Amino acid sequence: MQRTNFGDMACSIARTLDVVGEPWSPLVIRDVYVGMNRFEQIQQDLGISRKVLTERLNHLVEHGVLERRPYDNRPRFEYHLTPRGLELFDVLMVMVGWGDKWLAGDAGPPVLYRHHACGEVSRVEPTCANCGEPMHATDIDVLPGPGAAA
Amino acid sequence: MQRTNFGDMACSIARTLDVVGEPWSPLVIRDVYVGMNRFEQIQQDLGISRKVLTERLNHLVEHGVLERRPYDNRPRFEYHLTPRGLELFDVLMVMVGWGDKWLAGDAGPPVLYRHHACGEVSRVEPTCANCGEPMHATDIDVLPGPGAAA
DNA sequence: TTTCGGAGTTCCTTGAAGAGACTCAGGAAC
DNA sequence: GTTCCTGAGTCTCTTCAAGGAACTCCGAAA
Repeated sequence: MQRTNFGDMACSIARTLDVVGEPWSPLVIRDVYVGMNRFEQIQQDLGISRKVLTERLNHLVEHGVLERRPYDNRPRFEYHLTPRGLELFDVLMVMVGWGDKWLAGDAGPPVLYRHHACGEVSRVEPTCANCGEPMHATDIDVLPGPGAAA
Repeated sequence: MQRTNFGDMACSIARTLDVVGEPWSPLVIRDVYVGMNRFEQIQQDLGISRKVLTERLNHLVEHGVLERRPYDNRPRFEYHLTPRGLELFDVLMVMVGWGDKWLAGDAGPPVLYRHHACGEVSRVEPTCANCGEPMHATDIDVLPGPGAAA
């Protein structure tokens, strides 16, 4: 974990990084998304230190990204994405698009997304919520918002 | 920096994290995007250690996200986003959408995006590149792709 | 010839990540 | 009833990255 507290910055990127910017956190979310809901599963899949996994899971639960559900009379728990966590996975889907395009190499993408609405394997295109046209980094101006720092 | 090498995993999230997953990297990209192109500017804006900033800038240049341009006869350099880096900012734009929604609080979003095409302040909606309908985490199935691990 | 300012580099301290052993609770086996 | 097993953590120790601050280097201006 970085020592600097990103959560206090007047920047939604920094604040989001405060929640999922620590090493392993996005991969934990990925694992939970694809159905690896238990401590042992995630630990073995990622090869992450048990101590760090405990810290990450607690942090993500505290920030409302994951929820902890008992699944047995014994003290056993599963982790599941909350609505907030599922929306965070949208960020990871765009990240996958970038990685697929620039880092996949000759082998091609490791995973594919099939879109329910059209049934086709596809990828995410960022569009404008207002007009529906593509909305990339080169298509916008950045303005100060109401929550801007003094 | 995490000791574990994410770049070797068969996962576009992990590979992307290998490029921009280290602490500060996304904020460096944000600063460069909004026109803070010089070492001193970024260092003062973020309050980042000079040593770490040097490491991050070198890493991002190595991975083709930033390019280094001389701007004087003296050994002075500016950093600019490459096309690859600009596409990476798309990921940050989606991240901003999540942070604005879940972490901005009463003050509202710190920055706003005005879309060139429609002229309105807006936000990113992830859609399917094939059919144009919304494409969120709940709208897809995940399938193994050609580059999946053995 | 000295001064200045941008862009790093070096060094030391602190603290997070990695690895692996240990604990704890409840159920199953004997 | 005692022992074993298993999932889910905790503890401890070592190593290496982040923070902070001083130092260097280089060309230009005074």
